[in-house]
Formats: sequence, C-alpha cells, structure tokens
Amino acid sequence: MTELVAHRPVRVRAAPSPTGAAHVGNAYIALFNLAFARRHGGHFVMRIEDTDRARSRKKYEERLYAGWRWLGLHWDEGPDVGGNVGPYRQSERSEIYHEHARQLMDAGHAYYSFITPEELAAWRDKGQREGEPAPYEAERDADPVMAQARAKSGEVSVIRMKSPREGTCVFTDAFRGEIRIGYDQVDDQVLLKSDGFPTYHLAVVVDDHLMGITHVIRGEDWIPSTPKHMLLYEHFGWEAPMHAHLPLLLNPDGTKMSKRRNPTSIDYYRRAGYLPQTMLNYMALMAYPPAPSTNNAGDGEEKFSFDNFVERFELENVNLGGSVFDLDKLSWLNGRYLREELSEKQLGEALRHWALNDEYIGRILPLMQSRMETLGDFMPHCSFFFARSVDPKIEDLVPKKREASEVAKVLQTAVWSLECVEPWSRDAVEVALRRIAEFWDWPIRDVTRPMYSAVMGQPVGPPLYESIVLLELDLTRTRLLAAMETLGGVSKKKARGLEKDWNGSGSRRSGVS
RNA sequence: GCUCCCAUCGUCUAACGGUUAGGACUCCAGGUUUUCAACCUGGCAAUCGGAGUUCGAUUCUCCGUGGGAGUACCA
Repeated sequence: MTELVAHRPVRVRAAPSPTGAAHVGNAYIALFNLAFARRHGGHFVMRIEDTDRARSRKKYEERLYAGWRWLGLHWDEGPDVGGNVGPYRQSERSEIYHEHARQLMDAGHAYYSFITPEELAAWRDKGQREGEPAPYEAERDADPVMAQARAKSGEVSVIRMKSPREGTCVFTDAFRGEIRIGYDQVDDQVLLKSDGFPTYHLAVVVDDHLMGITHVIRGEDWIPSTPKHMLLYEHFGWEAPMHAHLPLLLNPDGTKMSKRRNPTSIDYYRRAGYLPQTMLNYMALMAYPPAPSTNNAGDGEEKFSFDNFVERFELENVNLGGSVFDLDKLSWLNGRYLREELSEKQLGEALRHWALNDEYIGRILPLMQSRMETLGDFMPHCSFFFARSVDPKIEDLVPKKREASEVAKVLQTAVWSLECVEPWSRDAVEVALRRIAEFWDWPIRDVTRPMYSAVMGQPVGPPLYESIVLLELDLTRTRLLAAMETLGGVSKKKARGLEKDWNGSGSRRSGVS
C-alpha cells in the first residue's frame, strides 16, 4: 500500500470557480479536504479559479465565501484572509503562468497554435470522425522561432502542450490504486488561451506546486485529465502531490448532480431552512460511513459532528460509488438536529437568524401593507416567503384554454429566463417574464397566473415580480421545477428541443440594460 | 465511438473469506397521543451475471453486463 500521508506537513486546497451560485458539490469536496487537513494538523487553502473570464463574476466569489462560511467551512489561507503563498486568485497570477508556459516552450514541451476555434469545431464535427489528425498536429513541429514571430506580430494564438504520441501514463489514486491511461487518449491540451489566461490544467499544476499542496482531493470527473497534469509535473521536474478522487454527488436518476432538476445551490438549502451542521453531516455521509456504534456492528449513528468526522476520517474508508443526494434523508437528519441539538432558545435564535428578522420582514412589508385589514392578515398572505416548499393545485397552475403540458414547458422557459436575469431586480424579472410571453405568444396573464401558483402555492398574492426578487433565484427555481413535476414534467428530450428553440430565439438576454 | 471509473434493499451504507447479509431514509401496518408531529413495535425490500481461486465467497481474480464520467481556447 502506498503511503497516503507524506512526510511534508499536509496542505490541501479547494479550488472553486466563481461562475455561478455556490454548489453543494464543491462544498462537499471542500468538506473532505478540510476534514483531511484537520485530521493531520495541516492547512486548508481556498483558491479562486477565475481564469474563465467570460463566466467568472466577483459577485459569485462573494457568494462562495458567504456560502462556505455559513456552512462552517473555514479556510486557513485564501484571497480574503491572505497567506504567504498568494495571491490566491488565479486572475492575479498571470505572470506566473506566462513564465511557466515560457519554460515549457523553451524545453520543447509546448508550441504555438494558430488554429481558430472555428477550424477546430469543423474538424470535430467531421474530420475527427473520419480519422483525420487534429489540425494542430501540423503545428507541433513547426519552427519555434517562426511561430514566435507570428505570435509577436499579433496573430491570435494559443499555447498547447505536446503530449507523447505513445506510451501510458500511470499514476496512483489514493482510493483506487494505480490508474493507467494511454497517451493516445491525451490530446495536445491548450495551456494558455488566446486571451492570455491559463486553462485549468496549467494553472492547477503550477499553483498546487507553488502553494505546496501535498494532496489533491477533488471530484472523480478529473480522473481522465490527470495524465495532463502528471505530464506537466514531469516537465517541470516537480514531485506530484498525492491524488485522491472523490465520488460524485448524483441526481436521483444517477447522473451528475445538476441544477437542471434539483436544488444544488447552498443558498437554496439556507433559504429553505436547513441547518449548516445538517449539511456538513449529510455531505460527509455521502461518501463516508456512519459513526460506528459501541455495542454491536452494523447499526452506526448517522448523526455526527464535524469533530467526530475529523477524528475518524481515514482516506481508505471513503466510499467510491457515486451518491444520490436524497432530499428526504437530508430533511429527516435536519429534523433530528432541530429537536435533538437545539434548545428552545436556540431554535428561536435560529429562526431569527434565518428569516424572522427585521431585515427580511422589512422587505416584505411594503408588499403587504395595502393588502391587509388587520395585522392578522399578514402571515396567512405571505407565508410562502417562509416556506420550504409550496403545494400548488393543478387547476390553479393551468389557465383556461391551456394544457398542463404546455404550462410545464412555459415554466421551463421561465426558469431559463430567470437564470439570466442580471442584475437581480424587479424590472429585470419583469422583462424576463415578458420575454416568456413573447416567446410563446401568450398574453402575459397566462404566464403570470401559473407563476403565482407555482411560486406562492396559491393563484393570488402580493406582486409577483417583487416576490420573486425577495425569494431569490434558487428558491424560485426549485418551486418552478416542482410545479413542472405536478404538471406531468417535461421529458429530457422535449426539454432539449425546447432549449434549442429558446436559445435560438435570442431570449437568453433578458436583463435590463 | 473511444478511454477511464464504479457496482450490497428504490436511496445512503455495514459486514477487513465463515452472519438467518445488519442499520438508516422512503413506503406500509400497528401502538401511544384531544389532533398533527415526535416517539415505540413490526413489515416490504439487496449482494448485476458467468467462470475461476478456496473446505467455504458479498468479500480475491478474470470475462461479460449495467451505470457514470471524460472526450473544450469550461472548470
């Protein structure tokens, strides 16, 4: 058995990309990294991988910090807390990557490529299937001096890694042992993009090395690209860290967990009223056995603290099969925390911290004031703001002369439209929904009516757009998806076709400018 | 298609060659309770298939099968 813990002090990291809401999948990976660090008295580093400048947003970075802090995932080093091997934001490390790319070029391990994305796409569409070599093959052995001159003259280029034409990459995964992947499966990966930013593959290797990372604990979806990373370690002459690939979190249908059909954002779970300790506990359970009982074998305790998890955390006990993220079981666990771990006083505090506070209620008041006769009308009319989920009746969801299946599709487009709302404001939400009406050529009322029911659980209530703004995207999306299910759902195939039409309609751009 | 990973109830898992294959979630039935929860009791439900190795395979090996992931100037 290979040694799982090296002699160097343990340093692990979590490296999320700020390209969307904070995802439970990333938090789950982070949790295992943190637990490993704590178990071995090491450091846990947070690194922001924002090299995709088209999708990275500062606001997502902020939400990452907020979400992880709420969960109790504390990092020892990171962009916001500092540390002595920073900067910890990849967008601030450009020179470092350029310098390392240059080293690879000088050593003959990388080359300039001038093939355009369009040419590449054309080859993938047709040439690849017909066994044609990739267009950049011809550039591999071009004269480096000439290539450099072209690049210097301003011609758009990327830098690609030369991957071996034969042989096999053998590396060790701490969970699975030796994994071997033929180099014929490894293409000439782009290392430096034409915008000057590095790809994940270059950045991750350079940063992990420079930041002294000893163990790379990441998702199983990275296994196929690990040979690219091993190659880079080799070319730089660096010792590779130990790799350990965690199983993926899954949708109920067994596919990689995605927001398409399930709530995936940490914000959703916070807003729906789950406790952070439940989340940590449940995420640990996704790939780690329960705490063994003292009496006999087999009936372990599934409720355990983070400290308990750390105490008994061993890499060799991690389970390898992907785990379905089961909301029923998560809710059951949360119920146990609520009634077993919280005093009445603490329960009250938790409620206030959650939503029963002046800040949140204050934002609801303007929507309610004109709709009340007595103070007693307040709660019944806006309880949906505090509900985990609502239960709309099917007849309220379907306007007269419309079909349930049609409405389901309308709600699907509403989800897509709302996902693109930028900034998240009343007017932008209105524009997004008007786009839906336009797309389907329905009167706006026929769109908003089902929306009222889906979002509030009843066909009447405070103003829709304002309510959606307060509910925020994640809670709204989950309710729309639930309503779609009530209406019979939209099949995967239909959704695909619909998505094509929707994107083709130009309706994606639904922000106000 | 190609490559890699994975494989115990529907779901999360226990059993480090020998158990009537255990627990938990869900579901069902009963009990308790003014109701509803909670709680208690019980029930349904699994080792993917085939060859080996072995006195003995859930467990080790191989071959199938199934599922997943990857196959980007996204991470």
